[in-house]
Amino acid sequence: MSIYDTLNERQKEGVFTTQGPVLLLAGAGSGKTRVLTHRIAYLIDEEHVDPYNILAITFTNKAAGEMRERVEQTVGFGADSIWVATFHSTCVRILRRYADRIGYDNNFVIYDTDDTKSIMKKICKDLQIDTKYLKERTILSAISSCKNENISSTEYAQSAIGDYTKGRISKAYFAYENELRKNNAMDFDDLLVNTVRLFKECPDVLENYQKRFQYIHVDEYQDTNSVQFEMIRLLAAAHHNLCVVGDDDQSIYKFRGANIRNILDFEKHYPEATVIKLEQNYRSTQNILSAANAVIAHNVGRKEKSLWTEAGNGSLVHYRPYDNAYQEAEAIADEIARLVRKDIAAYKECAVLYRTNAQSRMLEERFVVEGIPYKLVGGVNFYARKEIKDLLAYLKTVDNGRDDLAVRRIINVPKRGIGQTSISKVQEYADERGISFYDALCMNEDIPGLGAAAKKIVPFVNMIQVFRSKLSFYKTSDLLKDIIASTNYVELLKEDGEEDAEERIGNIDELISKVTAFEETNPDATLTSFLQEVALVADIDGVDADDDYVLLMTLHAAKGLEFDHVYLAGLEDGLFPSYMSITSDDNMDVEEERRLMYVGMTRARKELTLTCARSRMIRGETQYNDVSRFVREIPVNLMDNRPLKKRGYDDDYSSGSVGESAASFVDRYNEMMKSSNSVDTSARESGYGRSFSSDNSSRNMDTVFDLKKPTVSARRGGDNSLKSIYGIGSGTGTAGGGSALPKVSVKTTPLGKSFSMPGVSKGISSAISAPDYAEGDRVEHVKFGVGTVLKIEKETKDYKVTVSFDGLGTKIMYAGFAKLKKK
DNA sequence: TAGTTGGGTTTTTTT
DNA sequence: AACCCAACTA
Repeated sequence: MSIYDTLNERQKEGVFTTQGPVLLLAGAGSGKTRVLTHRIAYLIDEEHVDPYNILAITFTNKAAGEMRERVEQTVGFGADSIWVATFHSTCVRILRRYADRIGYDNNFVIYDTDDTKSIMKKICKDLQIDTKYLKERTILSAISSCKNENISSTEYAQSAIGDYTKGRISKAYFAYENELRKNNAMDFDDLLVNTVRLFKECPDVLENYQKRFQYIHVDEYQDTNSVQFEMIRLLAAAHHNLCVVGDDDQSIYKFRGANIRNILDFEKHYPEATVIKLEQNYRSTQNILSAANAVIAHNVGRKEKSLWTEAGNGSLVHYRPYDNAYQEAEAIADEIARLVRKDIAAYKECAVLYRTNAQSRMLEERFVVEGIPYKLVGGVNFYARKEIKDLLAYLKTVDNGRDDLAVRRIINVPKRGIGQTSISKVQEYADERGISFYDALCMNEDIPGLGAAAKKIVPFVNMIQVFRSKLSFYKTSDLLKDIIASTNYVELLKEDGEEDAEERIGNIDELISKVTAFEETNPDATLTSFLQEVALVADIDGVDADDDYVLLMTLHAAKGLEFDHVYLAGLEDGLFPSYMSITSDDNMDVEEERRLMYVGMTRARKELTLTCARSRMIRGETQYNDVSRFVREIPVNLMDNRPLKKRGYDDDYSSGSVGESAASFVDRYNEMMKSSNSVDTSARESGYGRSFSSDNSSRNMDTVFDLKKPTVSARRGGDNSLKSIYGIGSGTGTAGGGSALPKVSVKTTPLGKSFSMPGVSKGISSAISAPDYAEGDRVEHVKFGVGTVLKIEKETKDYKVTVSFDGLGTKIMYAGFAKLKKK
């Protein structure tokens, strides 16, 4: 009996096909990690491949660690000489050795998103780019796209001729590259680009690695970008022993440059490739799989596959609509508390997944209130927090004064009375002489116009020098503690009396622990190696499977994980799929969101619960959204509760259903208020609650008007007292008076209606108005272009407009929805 | 120079 | 709502 007997036939094929290119199309939960680890074990144990000749690239450090651990369990020894790492850390390792061959110093620094943003901010200032018109982020993402497609600043400049905006971006691109060069720095994209460049410019280096990496494995291949593709192509060119594993249905990183064509066209790139499909799922129940299959089937151009399982049908997918985000959070928290109380599940078997990080707040609040242990994955990356970045900047400055960004960050932290004016003078001086900011600081006496500020710089420079002199006998943890003590960092934090001081101090303690832990696992740890390690950690990397808490994270962060009980929260059109994807001209954008939905659903082993909220506060405004189209794509027989009716405004809403359209809600609400003599809250509460209550939703939807349950965010905010929420006693009048009647304001979006509640948000206006165009007018549509209005018909909820679009034919649409512009 | 305040902005996801 | 920035004040 060998370890390979437990594999199914397809999996075995993946393990035993060791020669040549292999594409392993591995559906969610089909045991791809098992195949990879067994394959590596097979190579070592049966084919006697030297572990040193094996490369395995994963997506996160966590995945790399797990892979290593599992390989170690499977093969007796030698596992530690296998190269298991992420793309980025692989590149760092290579560049640390050879960066000098392409004009960098081998101890280059890595700039994170924050760093690049402040660089860009400075560049925009220098180039007098109006950041109102062209945002730093826009420029940076343009540059990032270029790098991901291997377009140099010079090449970009060519394509920018005659285009003003592109011209500005091009200028910024040059300046940005210059600045990074000057600081001996690389951004995340550079790590990949420069590795490819190194391989192309230095054939001896490439050959070296080609010889070393005889067997290459790439996990999550669907999320590789063009540069990564190129890097792998180069490495595998000599022997073609390339095994890529992925699932085109789980490609969710387009925004980061991932190119789904890499996996879809693998057989074109490698015509001799063996393609193996893993479709048997070992994770979820059949109902969950069928639901997920049904959703993903709405995408076009995918590699046809359908997951199946030998496990039973299991429970139906639970669909739970709520009236607002507060109730949604409360219900999820309650349910998890119940599961644990009844011993049905442990906390760590539950996870709540959502589209945007902002959604975590309300969930967190409820979890705190109910005393449920939870762990938030993501949000602000630990290493991106201010206090951590400050301390790391000190470490970097001590390590290597060439990182101007780090030095500038801490020159006045804590306050030393060195202001913007002095900093600019020092910078000017440094720029003139082509020296680093830190070196300029050291020459403070020679800098013209500094005056009294020079005296303030001296203690800072001295402190850094003292730290450096201690390096010979200090461990990094000693240095860190010394920095904290010498700068009085913690005391000053406390004195500031900021609300989150305690949390920040906790983070500092955690940083000390992390340094100490690093020193324990790496006996030859240095300050430099610690800083390198830290630059590439992802949030998910910190999750430890042994601790018992509920995990809260974005759908993106959940990829590769699985839980018995999964809650997908915020399933509303406009939130998920996102507004941006819905309004995009490119259908592929919604498809990417659908893949994200598929990823989320297939995280669940036993129970999958889909929740949505009818109203939700987004960026300070209460929005009302329809149920996500993805929920509607699930066959109703697979759910224990169905979203009512179809989306749109011609619904039969008389049932007062949860699935009622937003427009009908507005009408009915205003109708109700008209017939009501007073705006007394109980009347509102009952009116709303009753008309909306639905027999099949587990909770009533009355919170907007429920005095006992104000929304959490409302409680936190500035003037969101209960009084102002309900408009009581604030001068607007509490009784009678038609003019004081609250009305619901409607904002028409391409999505449908989003409207705000008086008191909850601002805005008072009337419901839907007639379109500003008439029959025969020429109008323009965002997507369909220009056309002629053939007919306008008034309907109960909206105006139905028939338009003949030039070259596209006739379309019937609703005025509120279509947002037609008169030409 | 430092702290405060008011105004404007916010693409959703991240190595 | 939360964040960032410019302008203003001490």
